[in-house]
Amino acid sequence: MSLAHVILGLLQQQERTGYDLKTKCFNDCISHLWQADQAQIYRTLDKLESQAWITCTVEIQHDRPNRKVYQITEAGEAELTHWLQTHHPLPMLREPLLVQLYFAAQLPNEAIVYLLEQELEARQEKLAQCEAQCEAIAALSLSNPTASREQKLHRLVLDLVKQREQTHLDWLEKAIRDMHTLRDRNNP
Amino acid sequence: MSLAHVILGLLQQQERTGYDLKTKCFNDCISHLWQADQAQIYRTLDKLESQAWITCTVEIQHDRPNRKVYQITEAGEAELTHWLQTHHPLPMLREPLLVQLYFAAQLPNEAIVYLLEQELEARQEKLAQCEAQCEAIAALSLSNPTASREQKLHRLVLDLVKQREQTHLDWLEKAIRDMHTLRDRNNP
DNA sequence: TGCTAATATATGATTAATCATATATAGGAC
DNA sequence: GTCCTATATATGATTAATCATATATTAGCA
Repeated sequence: MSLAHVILGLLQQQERTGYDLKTKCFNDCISHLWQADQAQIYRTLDKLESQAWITCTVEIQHDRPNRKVYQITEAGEAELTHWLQTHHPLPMLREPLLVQLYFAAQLPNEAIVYLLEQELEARQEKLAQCEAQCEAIAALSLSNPTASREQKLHRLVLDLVKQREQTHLDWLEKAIRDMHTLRDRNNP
Repeated sequence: MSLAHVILGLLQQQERTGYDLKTKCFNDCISHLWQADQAQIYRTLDKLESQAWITCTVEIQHDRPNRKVYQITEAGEAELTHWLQTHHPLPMLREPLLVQLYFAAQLPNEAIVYLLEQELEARQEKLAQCEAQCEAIAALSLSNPTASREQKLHRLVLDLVKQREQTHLDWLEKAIRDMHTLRDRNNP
């Protein structure tokens, strides 16, 4: 149940509402590490509250719908600290593209190249997003030297995200080049 | 529903039983691309059969429990060919370690290094498995030059899997080194 | 006036994946 | 004789994630 712990981490930074989490966090800072659906966020908040790891204060607003502001509890902080120090099994990657390629021998080269190019485009877009994120963090680092420990860790994390994308892109480009030298299905 | 398509791909290679899929494929060749639980395999086979993408022949065995041997149908082959040519959205990676690091500022360096080292160990083991797999495919390539198109694609896929692991390992080693130069939480 | 966008939460339905367990047969080890 | 392993399939339960929709308010625009 890692989403619960992501939310605990975010609530330890500061109190937030479900809406904040969705719009300010999961669409933003943490989005490269963990994506979460709005429905899942609200349901996870309910579960965290029922476990007493967070509490809720309703903030009445007159110009807008009321907000349910969540705060982490001591029990929640203890749980988070424990989780942060626990090793978790490596997650399984399931990439449709790799499966497609694995079974692609029956397709003509042209179709394979097309597939690789579409993937390349999607990955390039993702890397661009990721780099924008990185620069935002780098800018923060410079303007606020006191919080450097946290920011260094954030940069470390984003470094991997970026490198991972770059590895993928390099591989895709090489794969596309390789396809030109691969004898086609119909040309023995 | 990609598992269904992985199974279609495997059944196009040759007819198989659910048990074959689990023990010969998902524990072996395809395991670095897609993992599947035994229960999910059998249920997916039922679903594929009800969609008429595969058919089933019961093979009576006297020394062992009977086997249900599945074959791909023409409709199944058409579906597979279509799926193989369709671009799918990039899968979301959710790596607990990255989340942990993102929120790790409150932990002492020692705890962070321990976390990284445990991850390193797990990744090293995975890379070793992966390299064994690669060598097996390379050996096949040499002994059977006629099937080279398929084998070249398989190598291409395994190349990425290996490079991805290597990127991860390099990053982990660098991260551990970096931790020694990071001012600790309790040492301002 | 009606439409859209932003703010804010909630719930039903479904899919995908995992875990646990049940059943049945045969062969080999001790 | 009993236990374990390999072969083989099936099902119940649960979790995690996604999709679709519902509801309610205010502000701004055409």
